[in-house]
Amino acid sequence: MAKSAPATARPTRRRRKEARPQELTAAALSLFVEKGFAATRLDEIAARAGVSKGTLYLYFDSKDALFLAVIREGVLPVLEEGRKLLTIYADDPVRMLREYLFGWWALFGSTELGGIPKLMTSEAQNFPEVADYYLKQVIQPGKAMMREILERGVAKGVFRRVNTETTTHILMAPLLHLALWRHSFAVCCQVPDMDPQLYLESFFDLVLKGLNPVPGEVA
Amino acid sequence: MAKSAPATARPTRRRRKEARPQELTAAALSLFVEKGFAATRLDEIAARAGVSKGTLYLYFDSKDALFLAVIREGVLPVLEEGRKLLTIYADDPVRMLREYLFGWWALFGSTELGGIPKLMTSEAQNFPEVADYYLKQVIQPGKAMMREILERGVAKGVFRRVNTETTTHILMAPLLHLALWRHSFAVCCQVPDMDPQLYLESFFDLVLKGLNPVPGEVA
DNA sequence: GATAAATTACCGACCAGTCAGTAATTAACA
DNA sequence: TGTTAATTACTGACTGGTCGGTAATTTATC
Repeated sequence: MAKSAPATARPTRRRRKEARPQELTAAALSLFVEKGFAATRLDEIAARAGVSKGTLYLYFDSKDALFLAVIREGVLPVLEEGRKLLTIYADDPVRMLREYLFGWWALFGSTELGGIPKLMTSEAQNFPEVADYYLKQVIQPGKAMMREILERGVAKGVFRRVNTETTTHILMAPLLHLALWRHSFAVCCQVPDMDPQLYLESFFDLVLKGLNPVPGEVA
Repeated sequence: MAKSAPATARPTRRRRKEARPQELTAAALSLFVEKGFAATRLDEIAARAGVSKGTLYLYFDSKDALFLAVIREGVLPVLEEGRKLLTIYADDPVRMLREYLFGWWALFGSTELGGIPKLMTSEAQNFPEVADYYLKQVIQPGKAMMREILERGVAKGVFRRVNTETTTHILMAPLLHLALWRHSFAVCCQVPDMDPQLYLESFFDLVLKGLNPVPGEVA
């Protein structure tokens, strides 16, 4: 029985019921993002999580259920974090907008979770119920927060009046684009270089000037 | 020669060697965009093109080869069109930028080809050589054109000085976002409504003001 | 030893790719 | 202009491998 087992490492199989689901969804997320849902094998996911395929079925009923769990788990903590943000700089819409955009990148886009937009975009049509969940729990609240920020800015006279419905989308687009880019072309082709901080600063700079209601004044 | 309309459904099989590849790549594009590459069955593609799977293999060596052909065919005509655009308003960067952004949407984003960004983003990591082709043939030329426009605008004093490297990306993001949106959430969830023209106008408006070098003057 | 956690061996559906055969078209000959 | 032979576009049943899912078994822990 003392096959392999090189003294140092303990490859003995451990029973850790509590940690498994987390580890499995984390492994699944990274593989789904990397290869897509359909092209990802359950054996791979299990292997990356350090268990066998059978174990996976102790915690999830099916591949589809695993997908749902991946999205749910990946999104819930960010939702919490997001809600807090809105209250902090309530009297400074410019600062609020900056915190929102940079915070999105720092807490979501740049992390492991930054692959979710790619995954969700790719699979929305194949999983309409998950897409619906994501839309209602993530996108719409996010848009509502952005709209709130814009309206406060307009009310305080620091932003000019814009179409909030379209502008909320437009302001999220460059962030999403950065996240998508990092999980597609940036990985496979050696793209010159794309510094996120520089990108975000350029973007925020453009937006602030674009929203400036008093053209003589610089934000 | 008396072919055309098969009165009351003549399911007689026709031989149309010349039209097949086109029809097959068109069917493949729509299905790849809809369901993803891995989840699309060759039988489905063949059926949508009105032929059998065997016929597909008369024109394409493999599923992978079909994918390459889909991207290649989908992109080539737009490349042509794109090159022309640059020369027309050479002395009016604002107009040039407007034509570029609105033209992209009219000639590419809003058409059948508008699904390619979603497809290419999803599959870039699975098809690095196709991604490389797309990057070099489409993205980089597109960025170069955008940079050219920005630099001319700066030179003429109608745009303020910006970081062109990041700004080219930033200015394409809302267009790409719109195209991705239309092929993901817009299809499966009944999203309120998102008028492309309104979206584009809002976006262009924001950008123009954001690039304005003379804050007193309105573009 | 009892129980739960994890693994391994296995199944059956599915699907990319093949190929022997069929139907449409053209050429050959009258 | 028929009739037939040769060619070629096209078909669909088949297959070998793959993979989601399950059942039997082994291993850990108390």
